[in-house]
Amino acid sequence: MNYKIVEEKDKVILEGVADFELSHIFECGQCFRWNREVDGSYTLVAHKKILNVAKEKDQIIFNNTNIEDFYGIWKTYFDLGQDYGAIKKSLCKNDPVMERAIEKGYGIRILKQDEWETLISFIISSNRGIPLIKKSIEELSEKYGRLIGTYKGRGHYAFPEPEALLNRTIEEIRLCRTGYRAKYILDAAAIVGERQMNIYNIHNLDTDMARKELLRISGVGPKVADCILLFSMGKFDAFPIDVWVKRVMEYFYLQEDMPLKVIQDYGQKRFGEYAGFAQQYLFYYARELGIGK
DNA sequence: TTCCAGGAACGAG
DNA sequence: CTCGTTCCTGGA
Repeated sequence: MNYKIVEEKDKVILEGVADFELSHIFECGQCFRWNREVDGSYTLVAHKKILNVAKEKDQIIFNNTNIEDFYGIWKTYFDLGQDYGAIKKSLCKNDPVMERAIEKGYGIRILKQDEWETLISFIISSNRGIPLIKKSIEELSEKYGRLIGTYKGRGHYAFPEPEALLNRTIEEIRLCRTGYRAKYILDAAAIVGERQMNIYNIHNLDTDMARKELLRISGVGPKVADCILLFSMGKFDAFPIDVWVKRVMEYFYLQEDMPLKVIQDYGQKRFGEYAGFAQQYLFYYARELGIGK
């Protein structure tokens, strides 16, 4: 919360930011448009901009940007107004499992991503692992997104606008290795692109109403809806349950073979308004431990 | 060659 | 409502 901002040419440096670790932020399953560079920094494309982020000691260095974009985009994107210390303290109360989970993923932050991009990304994510999801999104962007610039010798493309996908065929979309999800992508592009639904207004609804609205879209089920709510709409009480979260919840809090609904109700009740943060720490912890492998 | 991981749709009960 | 099956891709 209390950090110092230093402006330099093409970069913004933050000093003294707590609870911020790049590998935790990008490798906890919330975001797919990043690449880890050989120097350990991360280059990402978000909100039509290319950003490189590095961490050195207690400095976070935003490269290829400026102070206007820091205030206009990245401060919100990285959830820098949120007091993660307070959230952690609340989640750890009477919960040794969460304490250990947070020890592993102490630097996680929930990114505020674009709603449309998050919708399509998580439709693509269903029934697949992270490397494949990244590849499909990258190919969709290269084919149908605008070239926004080059960085470190590589061209980077914005995520395609709904209108850019609107008149494509299922076969074209399938070339981006989306499989049977191609139809869902086109349906979603029609719903959003033709303004049958204003996805940028959904965050004004309460979490349950917003979820109901998202579930109208074909290819969006409970898990994908909760990912969109949490990773693009600031609904921090959403609790997306994928296989990893299912396993870690059953292992530490419940027992094997629990129906999803039971885990959902338990998580919502136990973690309350911070369920989304709990989900992120648990997801990261489950993968670190390799539970169920 | 076969097997497996991973969410939602869909039909049956 | 819950349950079981099917849909794809790529890596082991």
